[in-house]
Amino acid sequence: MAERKRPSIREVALMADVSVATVSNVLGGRKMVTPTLAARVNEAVKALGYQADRAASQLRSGRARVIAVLVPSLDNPFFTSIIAGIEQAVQSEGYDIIVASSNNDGETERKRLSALLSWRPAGVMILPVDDRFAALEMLEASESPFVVVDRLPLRLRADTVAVDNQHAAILACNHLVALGHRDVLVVASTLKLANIRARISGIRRAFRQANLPEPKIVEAGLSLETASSQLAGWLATNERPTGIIALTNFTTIGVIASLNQLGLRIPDDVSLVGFDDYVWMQAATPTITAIRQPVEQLGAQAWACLRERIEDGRTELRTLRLHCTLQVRGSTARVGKSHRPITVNNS
Amino acid sequence: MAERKRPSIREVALMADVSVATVSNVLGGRKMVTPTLAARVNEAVKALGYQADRAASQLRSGRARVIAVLVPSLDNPFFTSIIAGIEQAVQSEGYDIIVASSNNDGETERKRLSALLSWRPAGVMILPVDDRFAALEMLEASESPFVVVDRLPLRLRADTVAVDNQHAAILACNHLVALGHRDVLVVASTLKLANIRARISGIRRAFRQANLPEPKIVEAGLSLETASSQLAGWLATNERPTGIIALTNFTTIGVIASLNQLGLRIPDDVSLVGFDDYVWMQAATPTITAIRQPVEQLGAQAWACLRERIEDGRTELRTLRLHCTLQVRGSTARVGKSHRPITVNNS
DNA sequence: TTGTACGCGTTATCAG
DNA sequence: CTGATAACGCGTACAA
Repeated sequence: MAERKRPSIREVALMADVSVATVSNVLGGRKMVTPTLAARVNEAVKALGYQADRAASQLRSGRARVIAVLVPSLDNPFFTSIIAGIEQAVQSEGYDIIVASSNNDGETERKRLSALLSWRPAGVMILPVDDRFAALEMLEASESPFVVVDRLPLRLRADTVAVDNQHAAILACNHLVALGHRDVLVVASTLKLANIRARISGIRRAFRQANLPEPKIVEAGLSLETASSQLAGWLATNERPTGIIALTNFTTIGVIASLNQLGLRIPDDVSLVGFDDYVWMQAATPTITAIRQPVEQLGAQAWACLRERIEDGRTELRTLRLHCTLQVRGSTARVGKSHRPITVNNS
Repeated sequence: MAERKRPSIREVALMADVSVATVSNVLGGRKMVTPTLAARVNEAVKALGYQADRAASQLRSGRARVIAVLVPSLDNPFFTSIIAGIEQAVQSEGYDIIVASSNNDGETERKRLSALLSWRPAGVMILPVDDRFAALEMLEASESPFVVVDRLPLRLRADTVAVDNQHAAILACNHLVALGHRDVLVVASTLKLANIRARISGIRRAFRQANLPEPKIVEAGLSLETASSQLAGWLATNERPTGIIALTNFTTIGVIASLNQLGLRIPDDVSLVGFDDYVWMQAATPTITAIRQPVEQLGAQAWACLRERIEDGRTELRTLRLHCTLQVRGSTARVGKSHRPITVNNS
C-alpha cells in the first residue's frame, strides 16, 4: 500500500484521459479548457494528490517563483522582522523565500549570495554587511532584479528601500531639545555603516539649527558588551550629558545596562532615546522612549519595489525612504531639578 | 557588451573543448577526470562565471539540496533564533533553507506547507501551530523526511527535537524553593500547547516533592497586552505570591509590565523567573533571572536528526530532548524582611 | 486540444 | 579506466 511514488503530470493525464498539455493548462489557468475536461483533470489531481514540481516548472518556463533574501544576521530581531514583512508580502502572490545569513561577514556574504543565485531566483533582496557593498558586482552580473534594503551602499546603483535616517535622528533631537536638553551624547554602534553616519549627520544638523553645541559621539561596537563598556569608559572621563541617544537596538540595551551599573537613574539623571521599538521597552523600568522603524513596511515596500521589476519590467532606479516615528515613553524627561549636577566619580 | 545570457553547461563544454558530461563530472567531483581536462574546465567555468542551475540539477538527480522550514511566526525571536541555528548548520553542507510562516494559524500552516512541499525539499523542519499537528498527514503523504521541532504533537509519529520542559520547570522551582518561596504563581501563555502543559506538570511535581502546596496557574494569552491585564486581574483578587514563574518570553515581559504598573518591586515584593534568555534581560532593572533554552542547539540538533534520514537513511523514530539552564540574575531573592506583607489594594 | 520539442544538468550506456 | 553521446526528469509552450 505504501511505496507509491510521487505522481507526475503524465499520470494525472492518464487518469483524466487527457493530454499532459491539458492538465498543465487547467492547473496553470493560462488557456481556456472545456469545463468537462477541467473537471476530470481536477478530479484526478485530487485523487492522486498531485502537485506540480516547482523546480521543473521553473526550469521550463524560465519564470521563477522564489525570492532570495540575504541578511547580515538571523539573530537580530530587526532583520527577522523585515523578513517577516517580506514573507508576508510575497507569499500572497505565490512566491517563496530562500533565506540566508551573511553572519556580518563580507566573505560569507559573497559565498551565500553565490549559492542563492544558483537558484535563479526571480529577485534578490539584500541587506549588505557594509557600505562597500561588494555584492553589487555579483548581483549585476547575475542580471536578476534586486533591491537593497535598510543598509545603503556608497554606490547607489540599485533600487533601495530604507528608512529616512536623518529624519529619524531629527525626531529624537527635537524631542530632547524640547525637554531642555542641550548636552547630549550619541552612542553609535559603528561609523562604518552609512545609516549610522546618516543618523549622526541628522543629529548634528538638528543641533546646529537649534543653535546648540554639537553632541559628542561614542562608537560603541556591535555587541551589548562592547557598548556597555565603551559607554562606561566614556562617562568615567567626560562630563555627564543630560540626554543620550542610542543609535541601534543593541546600543540601547548597552546604554541601559551601563547606566544601571553606574547607578545613574533614567530619566532623573539621564534621559534616553533608544533606537528600534521592541516589546520589552514597554516593560522596562522606566519604559523606553524610542525611535520606531517601520519594519513591516520595509519588507512590504521592498517587495513592491522588486515586484515592479519582475512583473512590470521597470528599469529606472528607485529610491524609497520611509519615515520613523517617535514613541514617547518614560525614559525621557525635562532637564531640571532632579538632575544631579555631580559627575560620575571615577576612582 | 551587455545582453550576455547566463551560460549553460554546454557553453562551458564548448569553451573547454570537452563534453558536457566531463564538465558535470569535474564540477560534481563524482567521477575521476584527467587533471589536464579538469583544469581546462575550471578555467572555462571561471571565464564564463558559470554556475549550475540548482533547479535543473535537482530535477535530474532527484537529490534536492534545500530544506523547508515552517515556523508559527517570524516575529518571535525564539523562532528566528532556531532558524538561525538551522541555517548555520545546513549551510555548511551546501543546503539552503526555504522559510515560511504559518502565522499561528492552522489553515495557513496547511497552505504554506503545501507550497513548501512543491519544491520537493530534501527535508522539512516544522514547528507546528498546535498539538493536533494537522500537518502530519500531509507530511507523511509527501514521503519527505521531516522533524518536528520545539512544539510536540500529541501523536508522536515523527522525529522530535525539543527542550526538556519538565526539567526546565524544575530548575525554576528548585531555585525559588531554595530561596524560601512557598507561594508561587505560574503565568502560562495558553494551556493549549503541550510544552506549556509539560512545564506546568514539571512545576507541580517539583512542589509536590518539596512538600509544598501546588502553585496557582494563570492563563495569560499570547500577547503582552493580555498577559499584562490577566495578571493584574489575578493579583487584584488573590493573595500576592512571593514568587512568579513566567512560562514564555511574552508572558515574562507581561509580568514585568504588570508588576511595574501595580507598583510592586522586583525582587523585593515578588521574585520572578522568566522564560527564554534575551539580551534585554541583562539590562532590565533588575536584571532578570531566566530559564535559557538552547536555541542554537535546537536548530543544530534538528538538522543532525534530519540529516540522518536524508543521507544515512535512518528509519527508526528519534526523540531528542535538550536541557535548559538557569541564568540567575537580579529578579529573584530570598523571601525575607524586605517583602511587604500587605496585599495589593484593589479599589 | 494535443503531440512533442525544449530547458539544463545528470547519469546510464557505450566507445576508445 | 577515461570520456563522449544520448536519454532522461517533469512541466511548459508552441505548432499542428
